[in-house]
Amino acid sequence: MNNIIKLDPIDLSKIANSGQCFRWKPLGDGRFLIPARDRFAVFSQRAENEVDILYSSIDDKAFWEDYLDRDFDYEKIRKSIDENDGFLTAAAHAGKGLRILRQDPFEALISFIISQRKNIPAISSCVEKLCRAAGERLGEYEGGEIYSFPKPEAINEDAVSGCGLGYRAPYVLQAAQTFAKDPGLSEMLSKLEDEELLSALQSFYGVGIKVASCTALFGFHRMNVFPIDVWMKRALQEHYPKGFDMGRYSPFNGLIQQYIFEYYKTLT
DNA sequence: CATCAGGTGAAGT
DNA sequence: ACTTCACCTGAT
Repeated sequence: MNNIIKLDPIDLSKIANSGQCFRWKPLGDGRFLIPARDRFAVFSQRAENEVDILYSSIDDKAFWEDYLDRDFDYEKIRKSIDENDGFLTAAAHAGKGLRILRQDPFEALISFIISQRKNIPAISSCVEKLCRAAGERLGEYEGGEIYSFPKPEAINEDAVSGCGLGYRAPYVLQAAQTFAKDPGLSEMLSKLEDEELLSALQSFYGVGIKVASCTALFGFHRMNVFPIDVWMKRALQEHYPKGFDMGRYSPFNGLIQQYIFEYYKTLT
């Protein structure tokens, strides 16, 4: 009983496929291997509002509750959706159990820099290679070794070569060097207002509005930031040709974006 | 084997 | 300000 986390609601498989994280590994039987910061865990889905920690490399349930964003009331947002907006109502229904994880900001930044012009399998493969090249070994599970996401100072040319980053390699190196030089940078960024944070992130070489937005939403948990990629562009054009009203769901536009994004992908 | 993928910065209008 | 283009590599 001690290892059960109740959240209303949570769906591991939807989170795994949501494109906010690239290192969750399905193990079958509804189980997922989940690395986060300096540790990893194996979770399984028990019910629509219950997950079970089957294994945790560090015994710390509170850490995982925080990581899974325990304190945010997702039902409240879903219930506030305009009933006359059939598309969004359907999208939010389909997205039941989706949660915005509390991931490490640096990992999010580097991962989304890598993501540009890549599909999800390619992104996962690059990130995994980077972790193996420069991360710390955290342990093993069912024969597979698990590594942490590298600290900024561990990312150098040597580590990056061989990760298949292509033209993104200098972007990753430069961001890592900036973080390595200034250990308080994440904390400083986390204190900025949304717009300032987006500008600060875009000042990194190779980071434009899309990568900055994803980093703000998924790395800094800025629930009002609304990333627009090619998929979202298509979804908005198709379903909101007159424009999407960002005022209606502020300050939770980012979550609304996730519902639309996920749902639209399943339709195509 | 060819095409394309969850973008960006630089160069061109 | 807006449009076009090259960019590296792996997946399909």
